[in-house]
This record gives sequence, structure tokens and C-alpha cells, in this order.
Amino acid sequence: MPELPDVEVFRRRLAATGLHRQVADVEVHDTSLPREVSRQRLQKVITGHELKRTRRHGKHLFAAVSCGQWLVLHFGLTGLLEYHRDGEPDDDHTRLTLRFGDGSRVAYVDQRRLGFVSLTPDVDAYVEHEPLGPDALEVSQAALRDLLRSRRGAVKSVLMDQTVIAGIGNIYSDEILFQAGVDPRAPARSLDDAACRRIHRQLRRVLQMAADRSVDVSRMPRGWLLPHREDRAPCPRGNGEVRRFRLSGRGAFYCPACQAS
DNA sequence: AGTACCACCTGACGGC
DNA sequence: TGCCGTCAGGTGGTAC
Repeated sequence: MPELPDVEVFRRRLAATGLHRQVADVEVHDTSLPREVSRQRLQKVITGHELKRTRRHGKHLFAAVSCGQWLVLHFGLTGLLEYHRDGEPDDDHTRLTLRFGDGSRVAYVDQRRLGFVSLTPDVDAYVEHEPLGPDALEVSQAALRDLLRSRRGAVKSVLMDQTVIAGIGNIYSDEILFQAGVDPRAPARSLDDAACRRIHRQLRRVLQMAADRSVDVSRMPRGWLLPHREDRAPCPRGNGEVRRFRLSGRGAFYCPACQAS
């Protein structure tokens, strides 16, 4: 689930509920969650401090701790961030809890445990070290064109490559290419200027709209592919049928009529 | 530089 | 009811 729009929703949630409040207690329920940092250090760095601000880069969420470190959150396949008031029950699969003095808390939940948390002193250095490409919403039209043409693979694979552009996964790469009318298997290197412009415009529109509507599928516009991710589902624009195929091991969906190459 | 495949985990779902 | 295969939106390693 967690692609750029999902993580942006988590970021906004954290910014609205978790900043400028002293963290009274840090519970690490899953010892395999912290990456390249011990549970003890994670607890020591955060307990008694405040979260001061948030940043997001692609699918990574960062929160500045008042001691100078940044908390790093990655959500894997099933991770999410919740806020609970005192007395509200914990979700099953809660892996990390930041508890405030009044009993309310921010909870990191991850059913399949493919996500992780970490610490870093410097977000820019972390992004460079991963390495992650520029955040998808920060890429100019010309930069996107150059990035796409710098790679040989299928345009869908290139859009999903976090070292090229950060934030786009399987779902939204399909949506962007459907909206742009581009065949997901088209070689990225072969895209003409008009196709690159359409991809850039739709990338921004799709990711921003999904985040602004809290990634609620029922609030997505008619004409989006997202609710039609099923082989032989009707094309949302009435042009025949959506088809499923495999691209480097991932299930991909597209409309052969709308996205002819 | 590509892609294919497996692994990491856990769970849901359909077929028998 | 239970067992089995398949699938899942992320990432990373390996082999070709």
C-alpha cells in the first residue's frame, strides 16, 4: 500500500498529532523493526524528547527529534501510522509506539513486517546514501524527461525504480501511465517529448490528488484505473477491457485501447 | 544495464 | 473444516 500518497498522508497525520509534545515512552514491540540501530538506542534517543518537524522523501518518512537525530520510517508493503487517544485500543500488529504524557500515542503498525525504522543524523546524507532519486513531486518536466530517457527498461519499471525517482510503486505507476495514455512496456528511452510531458503532468496530478483525498479509493475520480485492478474489468473510460500482465514479477494493469504503443 | 527469480514475512481467498 | 496453491501495493540479492 504505502507509496508516495500514502506516506504523505502518514506525514500529515504525524505533523497534526505528534509534534512539540514530549514523548514519555517508546515501546518497541518487534525487535526486528529497528534497522542498523538497537532498540535501546532508539528508545534512548526519543524518550523525553519532542518531535519537531516532519519530512518525506519518496516513500520514506522522517521526523526530527529534539536531540538532533531524525527518526526514519519506511512502511514496506503493509505499514501504516496511526494516532490513538488514551483508552483507544491498539491495532493488532503494532510494532512501535510513541506514547505521550496524556496516554495518547502514535503507533507504527505493520502486519507483514517488511518495513523498518532507523535513525539518521542527516536526511540529505541518508537519501544520498540509499541512494534515492529525487522525490517524484520535486522533479521538473525537463528533469523527468532526461531521467526517463537515461534508462533502457520499460517505462513502468523505470518509474518504480527508487534510485531514479522516489515515491512511485506498482499501483501509481499503472495509474500515471493509464492517465497519460502510455503503454507500460514502452521503452523509457523511446518516449517522445509529448509522452514525457503527459507523464509529468499526470504524475503530479495523480499523486497529489490521491494524497489530498487521503488515498481513499472511494473518493478517487471516475476514470481512474485504481478501482479496476482486475483482469478483464471494464476500462474506466469505456474503451474495452483492462488487462493484467506480469512485468518483472509484478502484477501490472493497463488498458490496451487507451495505452496503445 | 536489463530482467527473472527468490527471499523476507503474514494473511486472505478460492478450489477441492 | 482443512489443506494447498496463489496472490498481495516494497526492497534487495543473485544469476543470467
